[in-house]
Amino acid sequence: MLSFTEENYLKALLHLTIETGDKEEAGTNEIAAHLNVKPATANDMLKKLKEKKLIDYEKYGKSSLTTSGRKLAIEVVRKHRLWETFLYEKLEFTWDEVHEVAEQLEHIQSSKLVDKLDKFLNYPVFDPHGDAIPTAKGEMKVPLKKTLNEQEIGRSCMMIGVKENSSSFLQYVDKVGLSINKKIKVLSKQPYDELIEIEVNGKRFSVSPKFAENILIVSEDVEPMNTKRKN
Amino acid sequence: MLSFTEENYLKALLHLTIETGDKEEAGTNEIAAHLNVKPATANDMLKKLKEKKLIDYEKYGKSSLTTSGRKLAIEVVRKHRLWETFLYEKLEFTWDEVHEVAEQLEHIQSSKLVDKLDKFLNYPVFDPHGDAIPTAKGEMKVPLKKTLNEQEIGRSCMMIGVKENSSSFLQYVDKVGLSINKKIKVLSKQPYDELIEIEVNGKRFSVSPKFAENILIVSEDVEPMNTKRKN
DNA sequence: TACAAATGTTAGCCTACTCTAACAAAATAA
DNA sequence: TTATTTTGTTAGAGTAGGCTAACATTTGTA
Repeated sequence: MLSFTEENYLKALLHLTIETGDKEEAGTNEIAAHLNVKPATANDMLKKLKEKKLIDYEKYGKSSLTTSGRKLAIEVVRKHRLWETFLYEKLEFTWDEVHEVAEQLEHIQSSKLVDKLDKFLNYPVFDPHGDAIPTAKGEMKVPLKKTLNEQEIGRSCMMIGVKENSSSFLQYVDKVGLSINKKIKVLSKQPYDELIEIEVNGKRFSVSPKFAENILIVSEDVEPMNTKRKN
Repeated sequence: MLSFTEENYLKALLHLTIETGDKEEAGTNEIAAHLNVKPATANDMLKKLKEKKLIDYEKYGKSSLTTSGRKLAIEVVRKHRLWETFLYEKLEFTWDEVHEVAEQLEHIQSSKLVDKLDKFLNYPVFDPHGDAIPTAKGEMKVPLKKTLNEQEIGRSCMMIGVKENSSSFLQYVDKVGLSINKKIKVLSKQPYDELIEIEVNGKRFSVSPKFAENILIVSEDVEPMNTKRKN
């Protein structure tokens, strides 16, 4: 059983490498900065995690997750993003409020809880920030995130989040029947005023470029994250 | 901001005094036993909590919650019971599984979360064990818990829990339209076979004494817990 | 290539929470 | 009312996680 702190180090390493950094390993200072602790502190923990075979680390070298370390880190990320989705979809938190609370909730230990929550939320694929939620098996899609105005004409996509939080915008989103994980088809763009015609739930709407810029979407062409690593 | 440990000590003191113990104060050994720590450990923490003015404690004396300590303890209990209700009602945990997970969830810090959760659950009054959930203001009803077969004829009550978990029983409960926080009226009892006629959702059913024994109810005559204390 | 800057490590110390062992006070029973 | 048991306290030590200050190694550049 890992402590909250240990889980946070694994998660940091995941974020700094495969997930956002797109590289294999991270340095001690980098990890320390990400967790808001001093390098000396991180150094101690890295030695401890190496001892537990959760990371690969050599003195004066960079650190990377082992297979078992990565598995645990992905589980924490899964919990984090499921909780964010819960807070957003069920408890009406705004997307900028969910992270802080999910930072706490992600450490609750109960595999039954995670699976039940996943089911309750109807197995969501993206969280309110548009980040992919790993499955129970630890698989995680890397979405090609873009905004609705960047989507090509004639293609379908899925709404995964918003970039604005004003109530007027949110009410508009609601009015056209849009919400997270909803499918959108881009039908056409008016050359004259750049209005975008979309189809949601079988209904057609015209939206402005300003509106479309604030809708985060993902195209269907996604690839599994795990294939990016070898070991 | 209190640590998990400090919160647990306050909660223990609440349980051992006003709530279940129905007395004003608890001894060091008693508190230590309740928290599965050694008396020496509890002693240190009691001194620390006294320092923070959360408990009244004198060397070789008993301990009790101050007004502010009690307020914090009740807040923790509120969170615990709301989470239990969530797990039971929304995630389909059984009533004997909820406690362990709620022990972790009760320490999540976010007043917004608690209030939103309360609203999401439609302001429940009792948790799946039939224990009262304190309100946001810290008020807590002390119910007169009994089983359905103990309820007088002609009177109404509210289901607050069950005493059995077999699927056949639970399916039966479901079939008559019963669930937690549902109102039940006891219409009559057959002298011959002791069958109890009840009304739920405007529909009438006859249930056996065996069934009724396993339904926890609360009569309407409840009194606020806080009136039990002076300071 | 040599040296300065950046990066990483070690040693020593701190706080929170836990323990055991020894001791002190209070409560109870003879 | 004294002796014994129960209850509570203190001292000293350990683990986890954090810090600063000093030192070591690598990296990058003049």
